[in-house]
Amino acid sequence: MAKKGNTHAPGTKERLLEAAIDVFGRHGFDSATTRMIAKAGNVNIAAIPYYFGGKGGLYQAVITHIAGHIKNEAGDLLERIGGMTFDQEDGPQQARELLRAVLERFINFIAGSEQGTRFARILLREQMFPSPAYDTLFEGFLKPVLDALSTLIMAASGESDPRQATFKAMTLMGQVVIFRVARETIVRGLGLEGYSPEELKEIRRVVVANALAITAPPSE
Amino acid sequence: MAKKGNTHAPGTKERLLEAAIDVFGRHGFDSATTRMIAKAGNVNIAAIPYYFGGKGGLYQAVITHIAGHIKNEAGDLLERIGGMTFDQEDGPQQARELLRAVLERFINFIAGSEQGTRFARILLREQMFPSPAYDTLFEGFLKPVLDALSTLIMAASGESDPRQATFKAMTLMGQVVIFRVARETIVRGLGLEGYSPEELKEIRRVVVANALAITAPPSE
DNA sequence: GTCTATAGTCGGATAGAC
DNA sequence: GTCTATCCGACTATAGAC
Repeated sequence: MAKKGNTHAPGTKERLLEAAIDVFGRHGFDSATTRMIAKAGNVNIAAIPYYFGGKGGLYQAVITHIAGHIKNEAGDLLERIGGMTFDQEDGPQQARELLRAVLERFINFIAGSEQGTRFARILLREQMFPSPAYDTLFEGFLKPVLDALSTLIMAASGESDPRQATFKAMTLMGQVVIFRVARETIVRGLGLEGYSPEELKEIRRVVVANALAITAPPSE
Repeated sequence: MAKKGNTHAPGTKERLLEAAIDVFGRHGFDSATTRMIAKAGNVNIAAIPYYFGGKGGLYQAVITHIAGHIKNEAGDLLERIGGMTFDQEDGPQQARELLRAVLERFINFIAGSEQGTRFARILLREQMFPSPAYDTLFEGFLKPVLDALSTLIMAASGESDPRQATFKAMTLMGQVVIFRVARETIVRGLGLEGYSPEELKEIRRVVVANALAITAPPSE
């Protein structure tokens, strides 16, 4: 590595992108102003049209960045799941183990990491109010994740209808996502200060236990 | 009923409120403009400062309206749950039945009604990005709903830790809410046109089945 | 109560110096 | 590449006619 490693000081373009992830996530595309973003990234406003062609181009760059990053992080696991057949005797058990792994990773990312929190704000906005950039996210990883979860659910529970499996997969996603969406309500309802490592552990435990209960094979 | 019933033609103030629910929900407080709202409600812009003191007052009125409406719809059920002890032999069974009722109502409202959809957009924004108006929602019904669900879960499953019950309650909320938040992803993933009555029925079935699996009492 | 006109502020983008 | 200055459009709110 002659060039710098992961922690190189970000140049103007990188600082803009980082700032944009934060500001677009907090305010949404329309309310976010190029002035806010420029200030947050400590760059001149004119750098936005210069590097990204304008506010819209910067947003698209943010989406591409997020999709690329997540594919990078989770792509291997998703491909592994897609390539499995679960046709051995311990297939259901394998599927349940993978389900646990996926859910725990997902919870840690979305509720337990700063970067996941920032990404989630953008992703949730695109879920609720899709922009033209939504396609990038759907094809890039929303669809793959949904398919992988459905596969695991079918393998674990014996459910054979892919449509039912997809609905079940969504309920699993929902159980994770709610801890990001309704963070304020949870925190306030329980009198917390935020999610401590202990609370994160409890969340993982509850969600995984639920997932196992939900995918219990029909008693034969 | 000397006065008009439920379907009276709305006056300027009512039309503004209805339009505001829609526009604030779709765009958020900052991005929503008084011009949009006035146009959507077919009233003059100046009516907003006149009737509500300004954009902020109109938003607060929207929040109060939503909180009042939901309390009106669900208050009786919540109070009934709060007043029950579930100490008879069939307490767990009672709790499970109520859980089913609450979840089905909630799903129909949030995923199956136009009004619920409009309300949900505002509510979800307040969940993710609480404004000063969030307090009204939290005290008005978020806390009561969370408490009621926790009560039902404890009664149904034998869980005795209120904190665990609250986490479980959130996972139930999440399973419902995801069908609103990620509607686009679900619809696109399954190649649907939207939620038909049949799909709504499937959603209710899956979520209720999950809830029963999750609250199954420990095998004694 | 409802309207028009307008004041005053802030938005994104650009031109052009350096 | 980075800056300042500026254009022009859109915003909320108000004043005042009717």
